[in-house]
Amino acid sequence: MDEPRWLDEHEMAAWQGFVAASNLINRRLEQQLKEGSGLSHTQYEILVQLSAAAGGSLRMTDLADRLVTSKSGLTYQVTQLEKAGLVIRRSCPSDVRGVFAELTQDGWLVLRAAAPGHVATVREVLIDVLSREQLAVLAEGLGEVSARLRAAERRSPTP
Amino acid sequence: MDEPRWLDEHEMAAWQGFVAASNLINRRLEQQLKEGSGLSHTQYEILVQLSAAAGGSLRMTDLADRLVTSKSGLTYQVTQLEKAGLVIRRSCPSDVRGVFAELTQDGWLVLRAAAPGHVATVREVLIDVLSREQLAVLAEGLGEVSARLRAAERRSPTP
DNA sequence: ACACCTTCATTCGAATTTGAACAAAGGAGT
DNA sequence: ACTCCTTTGTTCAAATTCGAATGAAGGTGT
Repeated sequence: MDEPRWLDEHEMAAWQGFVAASNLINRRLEQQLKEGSGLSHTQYEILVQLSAAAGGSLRMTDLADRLVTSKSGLTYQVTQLEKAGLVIRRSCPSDVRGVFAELTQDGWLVLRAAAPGHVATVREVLIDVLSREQLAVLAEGLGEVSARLRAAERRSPTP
Repeated sequence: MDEPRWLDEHEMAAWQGFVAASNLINRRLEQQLKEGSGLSHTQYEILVQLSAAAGGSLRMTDLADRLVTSKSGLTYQVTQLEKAGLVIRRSCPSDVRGVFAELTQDGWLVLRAAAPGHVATVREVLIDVLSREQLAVLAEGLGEVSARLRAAERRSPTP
Protein backbone atom coordinates (compact mmCIF):
# COMPACT_ATOMS: atom_id res chain seq x y z
CA MET A 1 0.00 0.00 0.00
CA ASP A 2 3.08 2.20 -0.23
CA GLU A 3 2.39 3.42 -3.73
CA PRO A 4 -1.27 2.81 -4.42
CA ARG A 5 -2.40 2.38 -8.02
CA TRP A 6 -4.97 5.13 -8.34
CA LEU A 7 -7.87 4.80 -10.71
CA ASP A 8 -7.41 6.24 -14.18
CA GLU A 9 -10.12 8.23 -15.91
CA HIS A 10 -11.93 5.21 -17.36
CA GLU A 11 -11.78 3.17 -14.19
CA MET A 12 -13.07 6.13 -12.22
CA ALA A 13 -15.97 6.57 -14.64
CA ALA A 14 -16.92 2.91 -14.25
CA TRP A 15 -16.72 3.07 -10.48
CA GLN A 16 -18.66 6.28 -10.11
CA GLY A 17 -21.26 5.09 -12.57
CA PHE A 18 -21.71 1.92 -10.61
CA VAL A 19 -22.04 3.63 -7.24
CA ALA A 20 -24.37 6.34 -8.53
CA ALA A 21 -26.57 3.90 -10.43
CA SER A 22 -26.68 1.62 -7.43
CA ASN A 23 -27.87 4.35 -5.07
CA LEU A 24 -30.29 5.95 -7.49
CA ILE A 25 -31.86 2.66 -8.52
CA ASN A 26 -32.27 1.65 -4.92
CA ARG A 27 -33.96 4.90 -4.04
CA ARG A 28 -36.35 4.63 -6.97
CA LEU A 29 -37.17 1.01 -6.25
CA GLU A 30 -37.80 1.71 -2.61
CA GLN A 31 -40.15 4.52 -3.49
CA GLN A 32 -42.07 2.55 -6.10
CA LEU A 33 -42.55 -0.49 -3.90
CA LYS A 34 -43.62 1.56 -0.91
CA GLU A 35 -46.30 3.44 -2.74
CA GLY A 36 -47.27 0.53 -4.96
CA SER A 37 -47.69 -2.14 -2.31
CA GLY A 38 -46.48 -0.87 1.07
CA LEU A 39 -43.44 -3.13 1.03
CA SER A 40 -39.82 -2.18 1.46
CA HIS A 41 -37.31 -3.52 -1.05
CA THR A 42 -35.90 -5.83 1.62
CA GLN A 43 -39.32 -7.23 2.37
CA TYR A 44 -40.08 -7.71 -1.29
CA GLU A 45 -36.83 -9.59 -1.77
CA ILE A 46 -37.65 -11.86 1.15
CA LEU A 47 -40.97 -12.75 -0.44
CA VAL A 48 -39.27 -13.35 -3.79
CA GLN A 49 -36.67 -15.69 -2.33
CA LEU A 50 -39.30 -17.63 -0.45
CA SER A 51 -41.52 -17.91 -3.51
CA ALA A 52 -38.60 -19.28 -5.50
CA ALA A 53 -37.78 -21.93 -2.90
CA ALA A 54 -39.31 -25.38 -2.67
CA GLY A 55 -42.46 -25.28 -0.55
CA GLY A 56 -42.23 -21.50 -0.35
CA SER A 57 -40.05 -21.80 2.71
CA LEU A 58 -36.40 -21.44 3.69
CA ARG A 59 -34.27 -21.68 6.77
CA MET A 60 -33.43 -18.30 8.27
CA THR A 61 -29.74 -18.76 7.59
CA ASP A 62 -30.29 -19.75 3.96
CA LEU A 63 -32.49 -16.73 3.52
CA ALA A 64 -29.91 -14.41 5.09
CA ASP A 65 -27.30 -15.79 2.71
CA ARG A 66 -29.37 -15.24 -0.42
CA LEU A 67 -30.31 -11.75 0.54
CA VAL A 68 -27.31 -9.80 1.72
CA THR A 69 -28.32 -8.90 5.25
CA SER A 70 -27.22 -9.54 8.77
CA LYS A 71 -28.95 -12.30 10.66
CA SER A 72 -30.47 -9.87 13.13
CA GLY A 73 -31.80 -7.72 10.33
CA LEU A 74 -33.54 -10.72 8.85
CA THR A 75 -35.04 -11.67 12.21
CA TYR A 76 -36.50 -8.18 12.43
CA GLN A 77 -37.97 -8.14 8.94
CA VAL A 78 -39.42 -11.63 9.17
CA THR A 79 -41.11 -10.56 12.40
CA GLN A 80 -42.60 -7.58 10.59
CA LEU A 81 -43.79 -9.76 7.73
CA GLU A 82 -45.24 -12.22 10.22
CA LYS A 83 -47.20 -9.42 11.90
CA ALA A 84 -48.48 -8.45 8.47
CA GLY A 85 -49.54 -12.06 7.89
CA LEU A 86 -47.40 -12.60 4.80
CA VAL A 87 -45.06 -15.14 6.36
CA ILE A 88 -45.11 -17.61 9.22
CA ARG A 89 -42.35 -19.31 11.14
CA ARG A 90 -42.21 -23.08 11.40
CA SER A 91 -39.74 -25.01 13.48
CA CYS A 92 -37.51 -27.47 11.70
CA PRO A 93 -38.21 -31.14 12.47
CA SER A 94 -34.64 -32.33 11.97
CA ASP A 95 -32.94 -29.52 13.87
CA VAL A 96 -34.50 -28.03 16.95
CA ARG A 97 -32.59 -24.79 16.51
CA GLY A 98 -33.74 -24.35 12.96
CA VAL A 99 -36.56 -22.06 11.90
CA PHE A 100 -38.29 -21.99 8.53
CA ALA A 101 -39.85 -18.85 7.19
CA GLU A 102 -42.78 -19.81 4.99
CA LEU A 103 -44.91 -17.78 2.62
CA THR A 104 -48.60 -17.67 3.58
CA GLN A 105 -51.46 -17.52 1.13
CA ASP A 106 -51.64 -13.78 1.70
CA GLY A 107 -47.90 -13.63 1.12
CA TRP A 108 -48.33 -15.20 -2.32
CA LEU A 109 -51.15 -12.83 -3.14
CA VAL A 110 -49.30 -9.71 -2.08
CA LEU A 111 -46.22 -10.79 -4.00
CA ARG A 112 -48.25 -11.51 -7.11
CA ALA A 113 -49.88 -8.12 -6.83
CA ALA A 114 -46.60 -6.30 -6.29
CA ALA A 115 -44.53 -8.02 -8.96
CA PRO A 116 -45.82 -6.34 -12.14
CA GLY A 117 -45.17 -2.82 -10.88
CA HIS A 118 -41.77 -3.81 -9.58
CA VAL A 119 -40.72 -5.48 -12.82
CA ALA A 120 -41.95 -2.50 -14.81
CA THR A 121 -39.76 -0.23 -12.70
CA VAL A 122 -36.75 -2.50 -13.07
CA ARG A 123 -37.20 -2.31 -16.84
CA GLU A 124 -37.62 1.42 -16.72
CA VAL A 125 -34.51 2.14 -14.68
CA LEU A 126 -32.12 -0.50 -15.99
CA ILE A 127 -33.13 -3.21 -18.40
CA ASP A 128 -34.81 -1.14 -21.09
CA VAL A 129 -32.12 1.52 -20.88
CA LEU A 130 -29.41 -0.90 -21.99
CA SER A 131 -28.84 -2.87 -25.18
CA ARG A 132 -28.83 -6.63 -25.34
CA GLU A 133 -25.03 -6.60 -25.59
CA GLN A 134 -24.62 -4.27 -22.64
CA LEU A 135 -26.89 -6.49 -20.55
CA ALA A 136 -24.83 -9.53 -21.48
CA VAL A 137 -21.62 -7.84 -20.35
CA LEU A 138 -23.29 -6.68 -17.15
CA ALA A 139 -24.56 -10.16 -16.33
CA GLU A 140 -21.23 -11.79 -17.08
CA GLY A 141 -19.06 -9.22 -15.30
CA LEU A 142 -21.15 -8.58 -12.23
CA GLY A 143 -21.88 -12.28 -11.91
CA GLU A 144 -18.16 -12.89 -11.61
CA VAL A 145 -17.82 -10.02 -9.12
CA SER A 146 -20.58 -11.45 -6.96
CA ALA A 147 -19.20 -14.97 -7.11
CA ARG A 148 -15.79 -13.80 -5.95
CA LEU A 149 -17.19 -11.76 -3.10
CA ARG A 150 -19.33 -14.64 -1.91
CA ALA A 151 -16.33 -16.92 -2.03
CA ALA A 152 -14.26 -14.38 -0.09
CA GLU A 153 -16.95 -14.15 2.57
CA ARG A 154 -16.96 -17.90 2.98
CA ARG A 155 -13.21 -17.84 3.48
CA SER A 156 -13.44 -15.20 6.22
CA PRO A 157 -16.92 -15.15 7.76
CA THR A 158 -18.25 -12.14 9.68
CA PRO A 159 -19.74 -13.57 12.86
CA MET B 1 -49.62 -3.09 -16.48
CA ASP B 2 -52.24 -5.59 -17.57
CA GLU B 3 -49.83 -8.00 -19.19
CA PRO B 4 -46.43 -7.21 -17.73
CA ARG B 5 -43.36 -8.06 -19.77
CA TRP B 6 -41.47 -10.33 -17.42
CA LEU B 7 -37.72 -10.56 -17.53
CA ASP B 8 -36.25 -13.28 -19.70
CA GLU B 9 -33.34 -15.41 -18.57
CA HIS B 10 -30.64 -12.99 -19.69
CA GLU B 11 -32.35 -9.91 -18.32
CA MET B 12 -32.86 -11.67 -15.02
CA ALA B 13 -29.20 -12.61 -14.85
CA ALA B 14 -28.19 -9.00 -15.43
CA TRP B 15 -30.58 -7.69 -12.83
CA GLN B 16 -29.69 -10.24 -10.18
CA GLY B 17 -26.01 -9.76 -10.84
CA PHE B 18 -26.40 -6.05 -10.42
CA VAL B 19 -28.34 -6.26 -7.17
CA ALA B 20 -26.09 -8.91 -5.66
CA ALA B 21 -22.88 -7.13 -6.66
CA SER B 22 -24.25 -3.88 -5.37
CA ASN B 23 -25.07 -5.28 -1.93
CA LEU B 24 -21.93 -7.36 -1.60
CA ILE B 25 -19.62 -4.54 -2.67
CA ASN B 26 -21.30 -2.18 -0.27
CA ARG B 27 -20.89 -4.57 2.60
CA ARG B 28 -17.23 -5.16 1.84
CA LEU B 29 -16.50 -1.45 1.43
CA GLU B 30 -18.25 -0.60 4.66
CA GLN B 31 -16.23 -3.20 6.50
CA GLN B 32 -12.88 -2.15 5.02
CA LEU B 33 -13.41 1.55 5.69
CA LYS B 34 -14.59 0.97 9.22
CA GLU B 35 -11.63 -1.10 10.23
CA GLY B 36 -9.15 0.83 8.10
CA SER B 37 -10.04 4.33 9.20
CA GLY B 38 -13.13 4.33 11.37
CA LEU B 39 -15.25 5.95 8.68
CA SER B 40 -18.53 4.78 7.21
CA HIS B 41 -18.86 4.70 3.44
CA THR B 42 -21.24 7.66 3.61
CA GLN B 43 -18.77 9.69 5.63
CA TYR B 44 -15.95 8.79 3.29
CA GLU B 45 -18.00 9.91 0.30
CA ILE B 46 -18.75 13.22 1.99
CA LEU B 47 -15.05 13.86 2.48
CA VAL B 48 -14.34 12.89 -1.13
CA GLN B 49 -16.96 15.25 -2.53
CA LEU B 50 -15.69 18.10 -0.37
CA SER B 51 -12.09 17.46 -1.34
CA ALA B 52 -13.06 17.56 -5.01
CA ALA B 53 -14.89 20.87 -4.66
CA ALA B 54 -13.32 24.31 -4.92
CA GLY B 55 -12.09 25.46 -1.50
CA GLY B 56 -12.89 22.05 -0.03
CA SER B 57 -16.41 23.22 0.72
CA LEU B 58 -19.95 22.79 -0.61
CA ARG B 59 -23.43 23.94 0.24
CA MET B 60 -25.42 21.30 2.10
CA THR B 61 -27.91 20.99 -0.74
CA ASP B 62 -25.21 20.58 -3.38
CA LEU B 63 -23.61 17.93 -1.24
CA ALA B 64 -26.89 16.08 -0.75
CA ASP B 65 -27.38 16.07 -4.52
CA ARG B 66 -23.97 14.62 -5.31
CA LEU B 67 -24.27 11.92 -2.71
CA VAL B 68 -27.62 10.21 -2.92
CA THR B 69 -29.02 10.92 0.53
CA SER B 70 -31.87 12.73 2.11
CA LYS B 71 -31.18 16.21 3.44
CA SER B 72 -31.80 15.13 7.00
CA GLY B 73 -29.42 12.23 6.62
CA LEU B 74 -26.74 14.60 5.46
CA THR B 75 -27.36 16.96 8.38
CA TYR B 76 -26.82 14.04 10.72
CA GLN B 77 -23.60 12.85 9.14
CA VAL B 78 -22.10 16.31 8.83
CA THR B 79 -22.78 16.79 12.52
CA GLN B 80 -20.95 13.55 13.25
CA LEU B 81 -18.02 14.62 11.10
CA GLU B 82 -18.00 18.00 12.80
CA LYS B 83 -17.81 16.37 16.21
CA ALA B 84 -14.89 14.32 14.91
CA GLY B 85 -13.21 17.55 13.75
CA LEU B 86 -13.01 16.56 10.08
CA VAL B 87 -15.46 19.18 8.83
CA ILE B 88 -16.76 22.56 9.96
CA ARG B 89 -19.87 24.47 9.04
CA ARG B 90 -19.62 28.03 7.72
CA SER B 91 -22.55 30.26 7.00
CA CYS B 92 -22.92 31.54 3.48
CA PRO B 93 -22.31 35.27 3.10
CA SER B 94 -24.69 35.75 0.18
CA ASP B 95 -27.55 33.68 1.59
CA VAL B 96 -28.28 33.67 5.29
CA ARG B 97 -30.03 30.30 5.04
CA GLY B 98 -27.09 28.67 3.32
CA VAL B 99 -24.55 26.50 5.11
CA PHE B 100 -21.21 25.41 3.76
CA ALA B 101 -19.60 22.21 4.93
CA GLU B 102 -15.84 22.63 4.72
CA LEU B 103 -13.04 20.13 5.06
CA THR B 104 -10.68 20.87 7.96
CA GLN B 105 -6.96 20.17 7.97
CA ASP B 106 -7.66 17.01 9.92
CA GLY B 107 -10.31 16.16 7.36
CA TRP B 108 -7.74 16.31 4.56
CA LEU B 109 -5.32 14.20 6.55
CA VAL B 110 -7.87 11.52 7.41
CA LEU B 111 -9.03 11.36 3.81
CA ARG B 112 -5.47 11.09 2.53
CA ALA B 113 -4.81 8.31 4.99
CA ALA B 114 -8.00 6.43 4.14
CA ALA B 115 -7.83 6.71 0.35
CA PRO B 116 -5.16 4.11 -0.49
CA GLY B 117 -6.90 1.32 1.40
CA HIS B 118 -10.23 2.26 -0.10
CA VAL B 119 -8.93 2.38 -3.65
CA ALA B 120 -7.19 -0.94 -3.18
CA THR B 121 -10.49 -2.48 -2.10
CA VAL B 122 -12.36 -0.96 -5.01
CA ARG B 123 -9.81 -2.54 -7.34
CA GLU B 124 -10.05 -5.83 -5.55
CA VAL B 125 -13.82 -6.10 -5.67
CA LEU B 126 -14.60 -4.54 -9.04
CA ILE B 127 -12.00 -2.85 -11.19
CA ASP B 128 -9.37 -5.56 -11.31
CA VAL B 129 -11.99 -8.28 -11.73
CA LEU B 130 -13.16 -6.87 -15.06
CA SER B 131 -11.46 -6.38 -18.38
CA ARG B 132 -10.86 -3.02 -19.95
CA GLU B 133 -13.73 -3.65 -22.38
CA GLN B 134 -16.12 -4.68 -19.64
CA LEU B 135 -15.27 -1.55 -17.68
CA ALA B 136 -15.95 0.60 -20.71
CA VAL B 137 -19.37 -0.95 -21.20
CA LEU B 138 -20.11 -0.54 -17.50
CA ALA B 139 -19.13 3.12 -17.48
CA GLU B 140 -21.12 3.86 -20.60
CA GLY B 141 -24.24 1.93 -19.63
CA LEU B 142 -24.48 2.83 -15.98
CA GLY B 143 -23.59 6.43 -16.75
CA GLU B 144 -26.65 6.57 -18.96
CA VAL B 145 -28.76 4.87 -16.29
CA SER B 146 -27.64 7.41 -13.69
CA ALA B 147 -28.19 10.37 -15.96
CA ARG B 148 -31.74 9.28 -16.70
CA LEU B 149 -32.58 8.74 -13.06
CA ARG B 150 -31.19 12.13 -12.07
CA ALA B 151 -33.20 13.76 -14.82
CA ALA B 152 -36.33 11.93 -13.67
CA GLU B 153 -35.77 13.11 -10.10
CA ARG B 154 -35.49 16.68 -11.28
CA ARG B 155 -38.80 16.34 -13.09
CA SER B 156 -40.57 15.06 -9.97
CA PRO B 157 -38.65 16.05 -6.82
CA THR B 158 -39.00 14.23 -3.51
CA PRO B 159 -39.37 17.05 -0.94
C1' DA C 1 -44.85 47.42 0.16
C1' DC C 2 -47.55 43.22 -0.10
C1' DA C 3 -48.97 38.43 -0.61
C1' DC C 4 -47.49 34.12 -2.23
C1' DC C 5 -44.73 30.38 -3.37
C1' DT C 6 -40.23 28.28 -3.16
C1' DT C 7 -35.81 27.05 -1.09
C1' DC C 8 -32.65 26.01 2.80
C1' DA C 9 -31.30 23.43 6.62
C1' DT C 10 -32.68 21.54 10.85
C1' DT C 11 -35.46 19.01 14.24
C1' DC C 12 -38.38 15.45 15.60
C1' DG C 13 -40.24 10.73 16.01
C1' DA C 14 -40.55 6.33 13.97
C1' DA C 15 -38.54 2.63 11.46
C1' DT C 16 -34.68 0.12 10.30
C1' DT C 17 -29.85 -1.76 10.49
C1' DT C 18 -25.92 -3.31 12.66
C1' DG C 19 -22.68 -5.92 15.75
C1' DA C 20 -21.91 -8.01 20.07
C1' DA C 21 -23.56 -10.96 23.46
C1' DC C 22 -26.36 -14.77 24.42
C1' DA C 23 -28.54 -19.50 25.12
C1' DA C 24 -29.46 -23.70 23.24
C1' DA C 25 -28.31 -27.47 20.27
C1' DG C 26 -25.49 -30.03 16.80
C1' DG C 27 -21.31 -32.56 15.64
C1' DA C 28 -16.50 -34.24 15.87
C1' DG C 29 -12.87 -36.39 18.20
C1' DT C 30 -11.39 -39.03 22.09
C1' DA D 1 -20.07 -40.19 27.95
C1' DC D 2 -17.33 -35.96 27.61
C1' DT D 3 -15.02 -31.94 26.09
C1' DC D 4 -14.56 -28.57 22.61
C1' DC D 5 -15.81 -25.99 18.82
C1' DT D 6 -19.39 -24.59 15.62
C1' DT D 7 -23.95 -23.35 14.21
C1' DT D 8 -28.62 -21.32 14.89
C1' DG D 9 -31.64 -17.75 15.77
C1' DT D 10 -32.79 -14.15 18.91
C1' DT D 11 -32.23 -10.13 21.93
C1' DC D 12 -30.32 -5.89 23.16
C1' DA D 13 -28.45 -1.16 22.84
C1' DA D 14 -26.59 2.02 19.76
C1' DA D 15 -26.19 4.10 15.33
C1' DT D 16 -28.23 5.38 11.25
C1' DT D 17 -31.96 6.38 8.03
C1' DC D 18 -36.04 8.49 6.38
C1' DG D 19 -40.19 11.60 5.91
C1' DA D 20 -43.01 15.08 7.60
C1' DA D 21 -43.17 19.22 9.92
C1' DT D 22 -40.90 23.55 11.04
C1' DG D 23 -38.92 28.24 10.88
C1' DA D 24 -36.56 31.42 8.56
C1' DA D 25 -35.26 33.72 4.32
C1' DG D 26 -35.19 34.33 -0.81
C1' DG D 27 -37.59 35.60 -4.96
C1' DT D 28 -41.55 36.95 -7.85
C1' DG D 29 -45.41 39.38 -9.38
C1' DT D 30 -48.58 42.97 -8.62
